[in-house]
Amino acid sequence: MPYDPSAFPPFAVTVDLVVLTVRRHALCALAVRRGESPFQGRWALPGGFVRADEDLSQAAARELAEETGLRAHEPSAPAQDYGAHLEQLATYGDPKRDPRMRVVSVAHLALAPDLPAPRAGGDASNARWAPVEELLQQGGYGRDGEPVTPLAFDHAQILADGVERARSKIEYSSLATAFCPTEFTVGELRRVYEAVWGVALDPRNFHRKVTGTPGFLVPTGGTTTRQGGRPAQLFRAGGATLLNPPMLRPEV
Amino acid sequence: MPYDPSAFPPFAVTVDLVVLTVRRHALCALAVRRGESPFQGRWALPGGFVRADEDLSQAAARELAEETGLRAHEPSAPAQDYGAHLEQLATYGDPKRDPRMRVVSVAHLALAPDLPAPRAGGDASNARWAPVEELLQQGGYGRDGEPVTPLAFDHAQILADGVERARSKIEYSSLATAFCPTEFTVGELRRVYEAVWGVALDPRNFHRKVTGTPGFLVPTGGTTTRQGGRPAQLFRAGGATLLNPPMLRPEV
DNA sequence: ATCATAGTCGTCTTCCTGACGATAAACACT
DNA sequence: AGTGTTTATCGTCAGGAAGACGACTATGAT
Repeated sequence: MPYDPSAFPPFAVTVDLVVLTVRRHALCALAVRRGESPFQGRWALPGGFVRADEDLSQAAARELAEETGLRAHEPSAPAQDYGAHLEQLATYGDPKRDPRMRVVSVAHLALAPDLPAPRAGGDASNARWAPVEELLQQGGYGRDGEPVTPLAFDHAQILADGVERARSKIEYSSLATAFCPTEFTVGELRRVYEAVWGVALDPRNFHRKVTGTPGFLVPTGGTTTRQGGRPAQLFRAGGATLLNPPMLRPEV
Repeated sequence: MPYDPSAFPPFAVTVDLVVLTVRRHALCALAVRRGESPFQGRWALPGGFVRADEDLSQAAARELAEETGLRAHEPSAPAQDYGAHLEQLATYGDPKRDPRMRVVSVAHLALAPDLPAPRAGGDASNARWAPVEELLQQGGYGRDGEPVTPLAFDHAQILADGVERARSKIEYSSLATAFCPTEFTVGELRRVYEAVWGVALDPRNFHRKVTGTPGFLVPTGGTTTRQGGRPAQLFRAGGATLLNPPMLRPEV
């Protein structure tokens, strides 16, 4: 049977990105301001159309680089290339999610260390890191006094799913190190967990756990006092990607 | 800016289904024989085009019903409607995954109790339950002596991802009960875990674990001897969906 | 010198698991 | 009826991991 284009309806396929980082003890996501209708002027997740010859992960990596300059760092990559962790999150295809046309969006989740100010096509005022609570809250006012508007399209749902993925995934994997620079201390890693989960962890038990898990952390020999207090050992992420037993998220 | 169809390439969007069940102590997946080119005559996962007015989960539920007669039972559903668990798995969009055109497939994972013989458009010879090891193995001969051919398209990868999702998800959720009939015994549930993980579990420790986890199992009061031996209590799945602490998969 | 801050090492109790003994209640034989 | 087989269920014990928390160390700030 020959190829019959009338046998299926045409779709537009996009990738949307949930780019998370930890800034000032808060889990933040990258948001860009929409320049076009619909939702003109509203904040949205970065994203764009998948090109005709591109794989989905390639499209996501390209968008990530365009928005942040980060090189993607997929699970199968050779590792320790400076860049962000990138993985597919979920796909959203409600027929009414975009009023213009039928769009299916393959959302991806990126985890990045704290970065310099974002750029969106070179225009800084149209991109920002915002705490996820602020982006997800309904109404009210943000910390800068600006009224909070919900994210465009179904991006609040996508962001919520991405945050939940990140929260659960750092439990049983070493992914929390993706939020840290190449070299980091146990305390810095602990603050990542605290920011992502929104809880306080016992520094002593956390230290015992992460240093006692083989392959999680590799000491580099150096120390730093950049957090103040007693000098802390510096570590690099070890080869282990699965944590067993997992880091336990405290009950709420 | 008006809607400009030339701004993006058109895609076909399909759903493919990884339907898993446990039959005769083995984890099995539903496979259908392709009637058309490409891969004519080869086994593939069931699936089809998403319709113009359909959400992705609706399309997956429709395909599932067409292939198996099962009603889908999404995580948010009112529960205890007889049917299968259905969730989105991942999306596959390699530009070359279908030689005819650009197809993005949103794979879904369905978990079903042991069913009567499958039907594929009413034609039984074109659908079957096959052990996942057989569908995933490269070359050789199946248990019926027929030579093993790889699944069509990238369906081997999709199936492998679905199996891995199921294997990991029954660790920390009560999803294993989706493989059981409405009422089941602890031993039957244990055989599900053993089949999915491919390991042997200690019946006494398993019994302690599942009966000791609040909300996992609800006794119905009845007993059965359908497995032989001493009569076993019958249970129904409880309301708890998250297992904490999780069921531990033995190291390999 | 004193204090505040962070990091690191120990201790103790509690909970969970894995290994495994023992008993119970059915069925299939002889 | 008795014996063996199968499956279910209860109990015990040792080892490991985690939560709570005391104590000490090494820096910079005042």
